[in-house]
Amino acid sequence: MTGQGRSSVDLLLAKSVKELAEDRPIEKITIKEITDKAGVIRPTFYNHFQDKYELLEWIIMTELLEPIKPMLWNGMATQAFILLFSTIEKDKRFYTKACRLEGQNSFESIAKECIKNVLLDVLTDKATGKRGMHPWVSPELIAEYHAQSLSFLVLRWMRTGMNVSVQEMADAYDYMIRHSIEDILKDI
Amino acid sequence: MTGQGRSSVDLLLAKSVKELAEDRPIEKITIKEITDKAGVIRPTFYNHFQDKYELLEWIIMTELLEPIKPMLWNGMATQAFILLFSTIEKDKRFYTKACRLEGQNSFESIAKECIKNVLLDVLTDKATGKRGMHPWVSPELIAEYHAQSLSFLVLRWMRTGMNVSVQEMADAYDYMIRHSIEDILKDI
DNA sequence: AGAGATTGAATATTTAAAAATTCAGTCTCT
DNA sequence: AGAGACTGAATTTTTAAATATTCAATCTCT
Repeated sequence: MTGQGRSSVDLLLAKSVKELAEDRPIEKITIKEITDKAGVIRPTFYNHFQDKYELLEWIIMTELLEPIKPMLWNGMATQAFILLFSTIEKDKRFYTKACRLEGQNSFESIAKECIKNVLLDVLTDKATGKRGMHPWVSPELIAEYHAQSLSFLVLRWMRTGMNVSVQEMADAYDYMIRHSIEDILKDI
Repeated sequence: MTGQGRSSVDLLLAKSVKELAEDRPIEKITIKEITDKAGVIRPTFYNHFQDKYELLEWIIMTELLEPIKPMLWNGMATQAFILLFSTIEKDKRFYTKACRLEGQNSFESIAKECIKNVLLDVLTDKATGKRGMHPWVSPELIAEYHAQSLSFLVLRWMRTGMNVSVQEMADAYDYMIRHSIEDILKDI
């Protein structure tokens, strides 16, 4: 057998769950199936992740968010989101199914949490010492609000089959987060 | 028949559920309790509403949203939201409890749906024939997005005990819906 | 619109089956 | 030899199915 690097198991497990998720709902996928497909036994799974949802979190963090973090930091947010949407589009078959996961550990809540943490990281890192506009507009609120906004648009995109181009998504996102409902009603 | 006082029963039922909700979770309140408190019998409830959740919807629509609809229409969105937040604050005891309702018919999803419908009404009413922007930025998307944003901030306010003033809420809302994460990261 | 009686749909409870998880021990690589 | 990663049997925890119970919804009549 192989005997390669250490994170190769992470990748194998991620690959397995992504392939399995294309066929049936993530709720119904067991750890056993994931490890069987990955060619390891069940307990090995637990050396790497607590449960299915932590694996999902790992995928979102590693494949989608960590690559865009430096871009956000460097003020290239628009390019960051274009890269994010592109990466999702490359895995369209997986994400259009995965987004259906509902309940306590819904795909939406996992994604929202991951986005929030990344934004909070970047914000607090940049804002050491500085204040916030209104007393109630804390970094936490900003991170949660924009995690909410972004995940809303991305999840809507996924749920409707991702039939809109990456550029259109980026334009729509840019438009939505910059216009109040007051602006829009006046523009009409 | 009479054709008269339907709405007085509506108000009685609304008053009952609001009082009951101050003591215990809405999930646990039975129709029987609501009607007992209102001084009518159970079947009467079903002459007015399909279930508890439609009653809640009625409260949100009648007490919170219908009053601000004309203000939105007339381009006074900021004043509309101040009125909305004020009305909620007057019923603080109810809303800080009601917002806990989770699950299929969560308070959040009912509120979101109501807000979406109101915004969609105003938008489509004003925009007959017009529109361009991006192909994907439809009135539905705008209504859903802003229902999402508004309900996020309001629900957060309710869940944290509504310890922030109406004016601060209005300022925070105005700030959030007008600034992209890119703007915020650059401003820091 | 309101009261009583009947029907039907959720809800809770129990039990059985199938996973998930733990843990002591094994293997591999340095 | 020692650290890190993997195995497989035994235990615990979840999940699922079937039954019993409660409550919601409808119908008829006033």
